[in-house]
Amino acid sequence: MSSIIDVANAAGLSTATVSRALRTPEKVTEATRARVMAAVEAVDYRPNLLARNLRSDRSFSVLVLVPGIANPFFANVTAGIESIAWRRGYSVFLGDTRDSRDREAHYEQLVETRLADGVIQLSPDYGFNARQRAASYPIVHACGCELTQAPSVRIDNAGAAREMVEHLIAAGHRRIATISGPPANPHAVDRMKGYRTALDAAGIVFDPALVRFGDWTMGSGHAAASEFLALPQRPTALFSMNDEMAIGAIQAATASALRVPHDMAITGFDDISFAAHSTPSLTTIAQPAEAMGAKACEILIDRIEGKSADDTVHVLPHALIVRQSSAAI
Amino acid sequence: MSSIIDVANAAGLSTATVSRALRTPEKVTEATRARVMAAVEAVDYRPNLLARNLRSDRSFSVLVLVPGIANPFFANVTAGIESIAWRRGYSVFLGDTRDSRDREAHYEQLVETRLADGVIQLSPDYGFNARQRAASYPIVHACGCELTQAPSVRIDNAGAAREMVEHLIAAGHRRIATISGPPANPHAVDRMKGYRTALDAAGIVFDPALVRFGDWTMGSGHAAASEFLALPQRPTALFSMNDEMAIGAIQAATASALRVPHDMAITGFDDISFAAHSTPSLTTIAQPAEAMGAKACEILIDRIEGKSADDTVHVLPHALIVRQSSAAI
DNA sequence: GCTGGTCATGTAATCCATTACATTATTCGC
DNA sequence: GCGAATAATGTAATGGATTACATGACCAGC
Repeated sequence: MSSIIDVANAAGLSTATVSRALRTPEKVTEATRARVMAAVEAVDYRPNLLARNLRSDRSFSVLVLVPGIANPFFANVTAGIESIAWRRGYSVFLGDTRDSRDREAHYEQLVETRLADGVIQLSPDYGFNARQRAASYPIVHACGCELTQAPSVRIDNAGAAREMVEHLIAAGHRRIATISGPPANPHAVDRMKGYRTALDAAGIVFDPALVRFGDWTMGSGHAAASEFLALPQRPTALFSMNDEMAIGAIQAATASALRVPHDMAITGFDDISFAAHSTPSLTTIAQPAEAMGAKACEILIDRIEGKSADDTVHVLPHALIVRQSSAAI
Repeated sequence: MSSIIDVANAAGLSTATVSRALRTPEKVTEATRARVMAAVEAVDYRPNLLARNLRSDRSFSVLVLVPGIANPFFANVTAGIESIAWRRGYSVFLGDTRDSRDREAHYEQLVETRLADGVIQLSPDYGFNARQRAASYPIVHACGCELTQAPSVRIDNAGAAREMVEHLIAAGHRRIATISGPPANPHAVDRMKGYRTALDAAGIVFDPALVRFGDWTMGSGHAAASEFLALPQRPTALFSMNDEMAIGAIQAATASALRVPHDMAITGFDDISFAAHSTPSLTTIAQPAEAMGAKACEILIDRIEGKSADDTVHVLPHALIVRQSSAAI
């Protein structure tokens, strides 16, 4: 309610001096500072940040574009973003795009209308219009794919997928199915590449019948796994490209009275918290979700503040986490 | 970059007319509107919302205070909030409090400094200082407990817990343990009430040895369940006050070679998406998480806009979802 | 004691969109 | 065809904080 003018009046000073006392105390006498502080208390002053931001043409907030906040992986990345934003004095706008271009475009208005200083994009970008957008305001990708331009953060999806499949091959598997994400999804594309690389390296012929495309949900994993179970020659291992679909697959296998991993090994990707506690616990690839969000946020804020124009692709380390669902056959 | 002045110049009109053409088109000639639109295109104008908001002393954004966005239940509530905010033209600030009073207080500055118009609180409030806060700015609780004042949204936690325990009793259980949340947590308190009510009604003596307090995480559920399994006289059923701890408990039971539900029934609370896909699938209480968030957001925005001063406690319906983990013994 | 410099503070412009009030143009009634 | 009413547009104040520039106080040096 009360403005800087009220403080100035209460302190018998000008608004300029009050502003200086609050924002650049070293430019003001010790005595003045004390008078201002007392006046601030007296009139219960809170600066109107809309006014400050208008003047400085900065909003000290960042927009997070997330395909779905209900997805635990993205929620973790978002948590990492929030922790850095908090530390550096920024607020976080949550832009849940629900995979809609329309919503995404709408949310970008927040930056164009000055309500946000930059964007962290969690959807992997195909790269087609990224250049154009990068020009108009700071944007950092937190969950990039191989085609995502800098500045961005990602893991080596292809390499991680390859490791996982090599792990299964090392355990003696030859018929290794995969549940991919949507065919055009960049993460799915990268991981598929790793899957095939590992097969090739082991001299295993790629079999399209052992590939199904899900939509990252447990339900789609369940459905895909059911189809594999119905094959005349069942795969002995199943590489799911995320943990949710793997959990759905475990459920399907268990429902068919198969034992995981003895009858079929099942592995996931992401290492969401549920992976460690599923029954059986899930072998998966740990992505440093929070660190990815945090790193992306650091890069974004550095850019916003002109501290550094980091223009590299940060590839953070992943880790193969072997648990019960892939124990050796 | 370009401001309303640039548009005015390009169109040969005053800024007032441009503003009217854009915000209250009916006050302006068809021809003028067209000229303005053309000029807007020509100079690539985007209104500076900081300026608009300063003038109107409104920010068209709401702050969501969430104890932890990585928790799927809260993520779902948040998704519900976001969908309504979006529909009504508001943005959502994500305030992850990590259960810290300090962080919460800091985030409340967003409202006091005019960057947000109101708050949706997901932590259940004990009610002690809610009155005071309610006076200074609009605040709505989305996940209330029995003590939470209006305006708020909640389910009947005690009633739901009672139903769940009655369900277990009906299945023949008499030794029913519970994994509570932290002792002082309002949801845990309410649900504990329901647990005891059901026991009382069935003439089962409450046994403190059958109560453990977790912190809502799967790990704590695992630990609590392990302790129950070590009891000389093992409980035959286990009511966990959220799904995560129930999933941890299932894991612990399975690891001890117990079969769920045959050797021990285990039930949860919340019906997060993983409940339907755990192995065995989890009997739980479905909370309308998205609807709770959505309702709270509607109430908040109505208050902000002065449309209605809904000052009631909305108790949304829950549902007992019986799945495999509690099949009759 | 005067000049020049430093420091603290004040005055007023600024950021940009909105809107009360003023002005001009148009239309209607008779 | 003229005054009144209405519609369209313009002028300038407004919101609140920041900051360039101006002013005044004070001190050092000579």
